Amino acid sequence: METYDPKAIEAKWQHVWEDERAFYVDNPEPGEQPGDDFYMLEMLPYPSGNLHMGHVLNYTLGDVVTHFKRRQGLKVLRPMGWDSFGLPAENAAIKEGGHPREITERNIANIERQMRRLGWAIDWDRVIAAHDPAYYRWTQWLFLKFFEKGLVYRKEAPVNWCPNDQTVLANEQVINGRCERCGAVVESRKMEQWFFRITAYADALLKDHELIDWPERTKAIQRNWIGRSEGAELLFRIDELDVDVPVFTTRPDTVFGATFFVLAPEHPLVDTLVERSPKAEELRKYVRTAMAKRGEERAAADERTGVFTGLYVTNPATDAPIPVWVADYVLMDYGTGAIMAVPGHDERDRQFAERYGLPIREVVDEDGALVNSGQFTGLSAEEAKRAILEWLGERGRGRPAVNFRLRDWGFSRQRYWGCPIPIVYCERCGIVPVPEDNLPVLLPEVEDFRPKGKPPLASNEEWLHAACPRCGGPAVREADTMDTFVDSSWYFLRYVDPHNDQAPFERRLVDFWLPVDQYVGGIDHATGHLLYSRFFVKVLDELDLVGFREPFQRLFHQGWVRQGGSKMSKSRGNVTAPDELADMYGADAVRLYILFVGPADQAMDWTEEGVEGIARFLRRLWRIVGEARYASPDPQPDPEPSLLSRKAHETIARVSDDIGRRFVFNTPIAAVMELVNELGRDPAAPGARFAAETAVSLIQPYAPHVAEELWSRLGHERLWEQPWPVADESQLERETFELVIQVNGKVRDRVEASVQESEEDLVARATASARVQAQLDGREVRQAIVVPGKLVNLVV
RNA sequence: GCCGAAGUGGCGGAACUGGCAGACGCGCUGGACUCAAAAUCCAGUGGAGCGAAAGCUUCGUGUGGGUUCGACUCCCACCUUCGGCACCA
Repeated sequence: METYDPKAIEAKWQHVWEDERAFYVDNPEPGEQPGDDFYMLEMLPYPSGNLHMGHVLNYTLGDVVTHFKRRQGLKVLRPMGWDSFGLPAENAAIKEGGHPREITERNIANIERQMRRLGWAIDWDRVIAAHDPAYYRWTQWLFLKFFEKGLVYRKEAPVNWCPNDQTVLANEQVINGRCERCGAVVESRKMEQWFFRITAYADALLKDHELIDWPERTKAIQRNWIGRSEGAELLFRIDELDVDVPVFTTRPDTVFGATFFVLAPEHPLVDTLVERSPKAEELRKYVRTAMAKRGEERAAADERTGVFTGLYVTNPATDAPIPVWVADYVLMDYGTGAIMAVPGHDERDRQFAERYGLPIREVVDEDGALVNSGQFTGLSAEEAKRAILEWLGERGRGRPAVNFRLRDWGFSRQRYWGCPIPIVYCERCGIVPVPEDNLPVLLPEVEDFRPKGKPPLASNEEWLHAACPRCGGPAVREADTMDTFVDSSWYFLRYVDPHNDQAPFERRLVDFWLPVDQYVGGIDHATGHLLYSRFFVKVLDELDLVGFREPFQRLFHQGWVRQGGSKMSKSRGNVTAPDELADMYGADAVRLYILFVGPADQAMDWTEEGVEGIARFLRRLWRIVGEARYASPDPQPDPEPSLLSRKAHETIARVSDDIGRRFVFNTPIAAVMELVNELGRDPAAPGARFAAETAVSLIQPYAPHVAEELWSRLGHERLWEQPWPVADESQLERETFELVIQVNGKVRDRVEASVQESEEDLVARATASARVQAQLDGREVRQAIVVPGKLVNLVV
């Protein structure tokens, strides 16, 4: 038998699969009912030019599931696409020259070649790319639908501004508060930005967690991010101005302890207060300084600062006047931008009160009972929350309220390489959406896409000026582009109908394939992509474009792959590209190893010794399966149960359960190794051929090339279409088992016992054991615990 | 501070519903093959102690308690590491 040559075998079968379109899947015929379909999806890659090990883990895992489900008879959709808009290509173009489109398309070609080298079962007819006008046309179309529904709006919001480069920076371009490129201190500047009204779905996003099978930690991260808190909105009156100022609090029980009142510097009332204040100059200065700071700077300040306005509000519980301060520890974008300060029971308020000599009043004692709280004194804090709120409600001074930490999603990017926003600004009509018929608004081919004080598209005069679709008058286009997370918030819907030029997708096809049955991707997207996509689907559901509320039924996060074992770092500068590794060890070895090294959802280390071990296993498999074939040329499996056939059936059961139910991918490889080890002890033993075929069949989802080659050498065809093997229950049953004998819970002996034996027999055998007798040492057995088929525990 | 996850040999890990701790692999040790090396194959490999040997004893899953005939697994407290949120009122 010739030696195992992974490179040749892998090229051979990749051609066969492509020629036979083995892993392309047809859309359902009209009327075809869902049920035997499976949508396997991994997060689409940003085409950076090279695959890294994280991709290899992600897509190999998806590949194993794809093969497994296909061979279980399901119709599996497993597409691939490119998240191809975004900063890196644009930055590379600025740095190295060239155009982001050229760079992106070159990268896509390269990464696709690397993907093909690893032999993943992908339907390449369904490829989509975010930067393709045929795709972003529908991103724009969806934007218009959201706009019509009032779920997209424009408001002034702070951006990161580099005063030196005269440009807006993305968050990831701000390093420790400084511009990544020039090092200048980044400022907060207000600009008009587009927002998705995701906060309108805050409750739905929380509640619908119960509909989906996601890791608890991911749901927890989203819960944290959404940050729902229940409390009350209370009204504090400023008589002089004849206004009621609402505050949000989670502690209405402490309202009797509110001894002062604080407004955020951005609070709309502050301007009026400044005019009235005897300390107008000081206030104005304070507000200006506070507003120039970025959020992190304000949070990082050592000392709480603020200025007294000279005005008073009325505490609705005590009716006492309390002073109004402006302080930057109160944030405008949480709650109402105003707080009742309770220094007795809030650490921040206490620090502030101590610094400025404000009164501190205790209203809840150590036992959690109210004190100094009028008729509520004596109640527990919990009781008081309800009672005080009810009382204030009757007086028109309060009501229950819920607050969220979640903010609306600002998606304007002052960048070139993104999806244009289909909006024009008309001198007469204002903000006008581009009509659907005029989509796509094409991203123009500009020469200079450097941001310089205004978004790059704003410099393209020819493109910028357009006729107003409504009145025909002069108008300018929106020059910001969309955040790339908009592109990826609906891509999973486009895969079902990627060439449709009449609609983003056909509802019938979405109904058939969606929701995604299994989604795989990094947990780093928990508060981004995974939240945005859920929001999008909820809106699309309400628009009747889809008929479900959650896009991803089951979710799995692959762990981080660290690469830097000692050998590797010395000899090859720490990182070897996956396609190089495939050339060195074979794609099958790389695929197997990345799943063998540990549980797929935990961090793992790639080591060269490890992949060498797997390559060794594959050579062993090759040799032993070859030996078994020569020893047992008859392709019919041996009819009689044997040690090997039992082991094979056990392995089928373990692997199927691990992949199918437990969703673990390392232990099935160990199980197949055990089978191969057993076979290797005597490749001519009865059942050897069946064991060999089983090992090959079970390893196919992981190592499809070598499995296919061995399968054909075993005289069969098209392993990728073979039904997944099913364990024969009768061969899993045992007539005898190893009875574990414990004395006081410690193992003292093991004897062969029959499954027929009664509990009394087993106890008798246990007691009869010489080793047990030595342990008993004449003591009396008080109790015997029998676990049938497993053990006897004698208690003395 | 709040929320979440995880701590098992020299290393990666296995042990799923409480029932033989360390599967499988790496590494290491010894042997075979070889002029030699690589590759390959065979055997051994948690610690300590006893034994000439077969083998036996004992300790052992972050720490301390608890529940149980029996705990890596369940409960309580704590320690450490990692991740998320964080002037969030």
